[in-house]
Amino acid sequence: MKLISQLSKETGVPPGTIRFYEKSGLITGTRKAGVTTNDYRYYGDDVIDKLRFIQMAKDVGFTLNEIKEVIDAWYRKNLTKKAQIAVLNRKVQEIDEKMQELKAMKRQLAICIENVKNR
Amino acid sequence: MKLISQLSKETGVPPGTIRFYEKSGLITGTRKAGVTTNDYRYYGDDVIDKLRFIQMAKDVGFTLNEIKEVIDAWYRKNLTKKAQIAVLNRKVQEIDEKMQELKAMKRQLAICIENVKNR
DNA sequence: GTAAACTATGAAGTATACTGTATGGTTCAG
DNA sequence: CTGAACCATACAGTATACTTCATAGTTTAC
Repeated sequence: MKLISQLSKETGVPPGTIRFYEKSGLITGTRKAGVTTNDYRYYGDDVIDKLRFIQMAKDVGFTLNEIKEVIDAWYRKNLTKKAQIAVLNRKVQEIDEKMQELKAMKRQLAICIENVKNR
Repeated sequence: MKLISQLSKETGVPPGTIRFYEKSGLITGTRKAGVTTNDYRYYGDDVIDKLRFIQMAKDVGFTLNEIKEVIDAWYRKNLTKKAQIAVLNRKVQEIDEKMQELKAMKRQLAICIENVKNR
């Protein structure tokens, strides 16, 4: 279990952003049981996984709300098994759509590069 | 050559957004030669291509600035041949990176779906 | 035991990408 | 020739995703 600065170092996500994600309900830190002198949060390895997932998802154009849906389904936030699978399958489909768009863009750029070369 | 509402219908991009893109330098409409009574812009098929490209690029997480770089290289905005190809190749590389991220996300979700099923 | 480093909260500020509103001129159908 | 539909600009407002303060308490190294 790590404190926020350690988590930040290991993931490259700034502390302010980590706090913002926590306030947004994407990740959760726990207070150490019995400690009453401070409000320090401790983060486990699951949070590292989540942050890495968030980074990737953001980079391919998912919003934090969309990412939250996945994380909630992943960590079964009061959803039926059926509903969880439905959410996750829908995201896989969206990923496939984005993959198609990337392929289309790549084709266009390849043509464009050829055009520039043969000028 | 189409007016803005026609272009909007054919692409699904709202007129306000088209104007915003034009002001941002992503697309260009032309005034009809000789017409002095109005400021109506006319758009050719290249603008339709650009708008479709913008839509795809936005959906996979490119910013308008990043998209503008591609469009400027595409339509040779005072860049040398070498510089154009450099920009376009870099974008292809970024596309490949995003593809890798999509694959990684898909793998994770597949594992996640299996976990939910076997509960 | 104190200064530096770390933690927290709350609120304000910033960048991006629109979206809406106000205003006013233009075109076109009947 | 007039009213509805369309075009333009300028500027204000909104949503998302942070980022930066200001403030204050806590921990740790010396």
